[in-house]
Amino acid sequence: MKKELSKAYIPADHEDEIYSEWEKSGYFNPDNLDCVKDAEYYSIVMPPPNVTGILHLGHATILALQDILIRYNRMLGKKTLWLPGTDHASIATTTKIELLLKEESLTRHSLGREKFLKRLTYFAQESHDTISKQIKKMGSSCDWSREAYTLDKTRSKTVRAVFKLMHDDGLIYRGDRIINWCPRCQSTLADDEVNHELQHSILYTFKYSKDFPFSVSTTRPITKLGDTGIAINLKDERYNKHLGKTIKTDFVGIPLELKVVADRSIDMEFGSGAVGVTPAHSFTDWKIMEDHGLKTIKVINEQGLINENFGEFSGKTVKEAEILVINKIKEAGLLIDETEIENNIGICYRCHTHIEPLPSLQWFIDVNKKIEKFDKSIKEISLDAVSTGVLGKSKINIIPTNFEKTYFNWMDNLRDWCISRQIWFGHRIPVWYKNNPNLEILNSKHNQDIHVGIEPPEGDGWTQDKDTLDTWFSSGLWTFSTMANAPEQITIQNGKIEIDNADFKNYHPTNVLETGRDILPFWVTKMILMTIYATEDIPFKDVYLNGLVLDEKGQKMSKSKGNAIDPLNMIEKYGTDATRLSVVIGTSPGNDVRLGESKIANFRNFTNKLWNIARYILSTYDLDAKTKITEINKLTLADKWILSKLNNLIVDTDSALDKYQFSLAGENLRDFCWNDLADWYLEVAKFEKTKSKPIILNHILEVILKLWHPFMPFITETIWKELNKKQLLMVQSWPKPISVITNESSTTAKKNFGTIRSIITNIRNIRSQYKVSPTLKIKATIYTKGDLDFIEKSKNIIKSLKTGLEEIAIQEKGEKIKNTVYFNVGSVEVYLEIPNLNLEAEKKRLQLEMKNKNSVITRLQSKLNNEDFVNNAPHDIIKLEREKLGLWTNELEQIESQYNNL
RNA sequence: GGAUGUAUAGCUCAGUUGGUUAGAGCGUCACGUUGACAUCGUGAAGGUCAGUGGUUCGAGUCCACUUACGUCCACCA
Repeated sequence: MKKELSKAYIPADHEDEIYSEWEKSGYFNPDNLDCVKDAEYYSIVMPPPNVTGILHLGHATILALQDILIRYNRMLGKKTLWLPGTDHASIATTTKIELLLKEESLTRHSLGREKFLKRLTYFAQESHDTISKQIKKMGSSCDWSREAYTLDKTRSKTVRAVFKLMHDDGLIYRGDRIINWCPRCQSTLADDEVNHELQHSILYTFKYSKDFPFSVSTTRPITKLGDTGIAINLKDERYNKHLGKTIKTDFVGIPLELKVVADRSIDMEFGSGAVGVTPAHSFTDWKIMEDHGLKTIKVINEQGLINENFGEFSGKTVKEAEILVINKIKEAGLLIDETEIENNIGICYRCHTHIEPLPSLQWFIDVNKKIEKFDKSIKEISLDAVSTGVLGKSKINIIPTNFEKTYFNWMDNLRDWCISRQIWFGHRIPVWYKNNPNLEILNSKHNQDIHVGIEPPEGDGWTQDKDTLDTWFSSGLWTFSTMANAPEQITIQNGKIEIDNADFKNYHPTNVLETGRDILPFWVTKMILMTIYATEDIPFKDVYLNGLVLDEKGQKMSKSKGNAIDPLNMIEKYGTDATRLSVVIGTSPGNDVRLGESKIANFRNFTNKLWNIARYILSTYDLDAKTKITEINKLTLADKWILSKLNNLIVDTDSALDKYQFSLAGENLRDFCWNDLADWYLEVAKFEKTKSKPIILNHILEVILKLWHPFMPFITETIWKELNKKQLLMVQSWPKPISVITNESSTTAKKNFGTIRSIITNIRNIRSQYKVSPTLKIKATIYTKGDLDFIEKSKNIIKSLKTGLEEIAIQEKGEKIKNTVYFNVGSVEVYLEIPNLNLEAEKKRLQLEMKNKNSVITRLQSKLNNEDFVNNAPHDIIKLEREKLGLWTNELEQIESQYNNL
């Protein structure tokens, strides 16, 4: 039955309906898939978007690429799981809710921990529904029945278990370390939560006391009260005689003991060339302190006030004390120089307060400590995992491979990881204290009983640590924590995390992690580190990193700049399929993409083209789905040509997708559909009406729908329904090349039809070049030495396809025809008789051709005359070049004789 | 300062392990189009592959240096 489809494809009419059909079918859940018994498992765990997030083009890219992999592997017949989830993102979410509270003139402190968390949880739940709806809008075929949340009960248990495991192994320690402290937020900040801002400051150069042998320079004189050393460059002859000495002095009334040390980081040219080392309030100085065994004196406290024991400075704010110190320096006549300089200063990314580097009692993960069971540190294990493979597992591949360098660089420089945050929302640190008189500020190590455990300790008087864990701690466990579906399944056994269920055995390690290249350092490294440690297995076999989506000018998209493209808006306007294609085609791994709305509109045109291909086929042919293509006994040249092209297309798509070459796969598919199928085969079929066309076209249509499905799930499923199929396209088996034509006949078919195509193209070309009126009929004479047969058979096609030929004469090689336009395709020579031909124009055209061919021939000849080439190049290459030369020379001769004949 | 990436047509980018005359999409221009196509078709113009040097019979592809732009990290006493 022939069938009429609507004139254009309107995505909004189909997408929601199709998605709910998929959901109802249950096939997103691999347990419901009808796979063979020993089918392979394939799994991806979705990088969890922030629970309060809104879908942006970065998500859209990540989701589209993963969905392609998932749908492809599902159609290949694998047990395919895509596990979705969301991240609680403690800091981002806290910031959001604080903004909301601000509108009501509330703060988290005025609200109190309990009420604050209650509001936040409610808010997170509401937002969660928004982001998951948006994930569905993208057509993501993930298994919602297994959805996870980084802060739900099961994930929390995993977090506590891993914390305990690491603590027992001595990897987690509590210590005084220098950290970024925001005095306003009253919290530590991770390094990546600190922004740097350029500002003008005054660089003071002065001596600690009159007779002091060095002068030092600083922009923050107040911190000098905590100096415990002087650092110089080893090569600095002015100072190196003092090396190793400890100098006692009195600085504005405060006694200091300063040890002179040499450090590579000191620039002799900057300031006086000597640096007062303040370990407590500078990261570089902290490192110098560690390297040279200096003391630490803390000047500024967590409230931003000067500590006790600093005489008149104590209790003052940093600003007040700063002024006081400067005045004192000036009064005492110690100041040598004041200059204005520009320097970078750390700013809290949330509230813009200057951060204070402070030593503070925090929880850390020791990345260099040797773990007994591995006899290596987690840092070493993580390096091995990507370089050589670890614990007998194959190595993790990062795609593109050059990002492995970034990974190694990052890992090499990994410092102990501060995992505690003074934020309320998140996984509370599973540590309980007893007999602590000062629980508000947990800064005292004295008189504490400590319990570290998955569950709280029994008995009274225990109080849990007030801090929460860095969000990345729980995201680092994501690939395996998501495999559990109840807290009871998670246990510690033989020093590692065990999850007692089938999913963990079947789907972990996952096959690939697909995510944005920007979070390689933060997230990917931590997943590798944590997972190998906790489960003694890798989290994933491959990592595919996609680039960032930039605007048309190459700038980052952001709401504040107003250059952000909202994918939901695009989906509404152009459809999900077009939006997906626009972030997949024209992108390559790790490289950023520039994307404008016009690109999406362009892919909308293609979806419409595909729709019209289907519409045309369905309305013109009474498709035959019952007869197998292998049962056809007579195929025309064009049939063989398109079928062999289709075979290649399947093979190429497979190989591209297996290598994560999404863009290449998409481009090949588009080329086939648009150029080969629509522009050629369907056009030929208009004139070449054979009985087998309904079978062949049905076959081609089914195959391209299957091949396109991972890329454009909605439109392909919609068309599939129009084919009156009972089963969903999403669970059809992936197409394989057909053996209906042998390799030999397919190559000749492709070559011969290619010749026909070339002849037609040339004729059209010449008509347009000489501005031959479309109504004017012209005559062609075709000479060919060898096989006349295929041209004879394709005569009607040549005539019909917009060539405007009246007559075609085909004969074996004869004499030149005067006053004609000549061209050749391989050994086939074609003469066109065009009435009122402009001979001068034709002469010019032939001259140009001769010039082109001549230059190529000259180059080939000089190459073949080169002795080095002849002696050293591989034989087949030389042979190829000789053949080429012969061919070109031959063609040149023919053009020359035609030129003379004019 | 450390690391890393990019440079190919007017624009956005492909270009697999070195090997036919370096490709695609968009844009531009010309011609055509009343029946599958919010158009579509046919074609044209447009490239010292950033520069210099090297390896090789052969380099867009490998190596070194130079230039320009970018990203990440660290940091500016």
